Amino acid sequence: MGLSKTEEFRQSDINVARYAKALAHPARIAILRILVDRSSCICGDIVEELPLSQSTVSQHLKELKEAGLIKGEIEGKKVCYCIDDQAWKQAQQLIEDLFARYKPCCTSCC
Amino acid sequence: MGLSKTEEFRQSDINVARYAKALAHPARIAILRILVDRSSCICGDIVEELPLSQSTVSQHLKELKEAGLIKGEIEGKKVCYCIDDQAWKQAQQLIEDLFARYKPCCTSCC
DNA sequence: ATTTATAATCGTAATATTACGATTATAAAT
DNA sequence: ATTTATAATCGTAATATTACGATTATAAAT
Repeated sequence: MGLSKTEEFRQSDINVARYAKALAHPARIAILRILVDRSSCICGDIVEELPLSQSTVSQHLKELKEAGLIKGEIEGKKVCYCIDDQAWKQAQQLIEDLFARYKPCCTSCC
Repeated sequence: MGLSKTEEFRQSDINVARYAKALAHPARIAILRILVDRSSCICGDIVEELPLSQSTVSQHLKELKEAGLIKGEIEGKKVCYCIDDQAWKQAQQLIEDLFARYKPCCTSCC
């Protein structure tokens, strides 16, 4: 990837891109939907709902955790995951702001 | 990447992920912001606003075009880009629906 | 103390992404 | 007809992502 060049962009663009990247895989969207619907969920149940191996799911969970969108709590030998309220709202705000900024103008493209 | 496994997920999850992937780089967010603000823009002007080479910008434009979010119109030897109304709204809807489905519950995580 | 269940991590393979310089195709200008 | 400007494409290098089996660490159950 040559060099990442990430530092040369606006901080807010970097943040939007970072959250979007966390959403950039169907498995992660599926995981988030599960957590949104159930409000919390044991890791094992997530694994069972996805057509992926335990290790792969674990990897996706890790990425979501690193993006901040979810958090996990150890409960005995199980781990319970849920949405992280703060980051969720921040991501929502940032992404919705981008989309909302667009006003389709009367004259068509170009 | 082993096998892509994409076909085993919900179509709507695949679509959300596809749009999110298009947004998953600061350069592409910057490009979209430029187009949103100006309603249309010559390719060359976009290149000048980004800290990337012409070929790299062209590549990012191609990805946005492939995701459907933008379209380009040839105008003489220049190319004018703009937001694609339809896809923009679809992406907005899909992503906002995901975020909106979350209702922070009284009891904290897990 | 040993076994079992759970989920993270490691190692690895296949593929995708990012970035750029060089080249190419096209249209406009000379 | 030749030159110039514009933007796409090609080729390539460096790195990231996705996926999985195997292993590991931990806690609970026996």
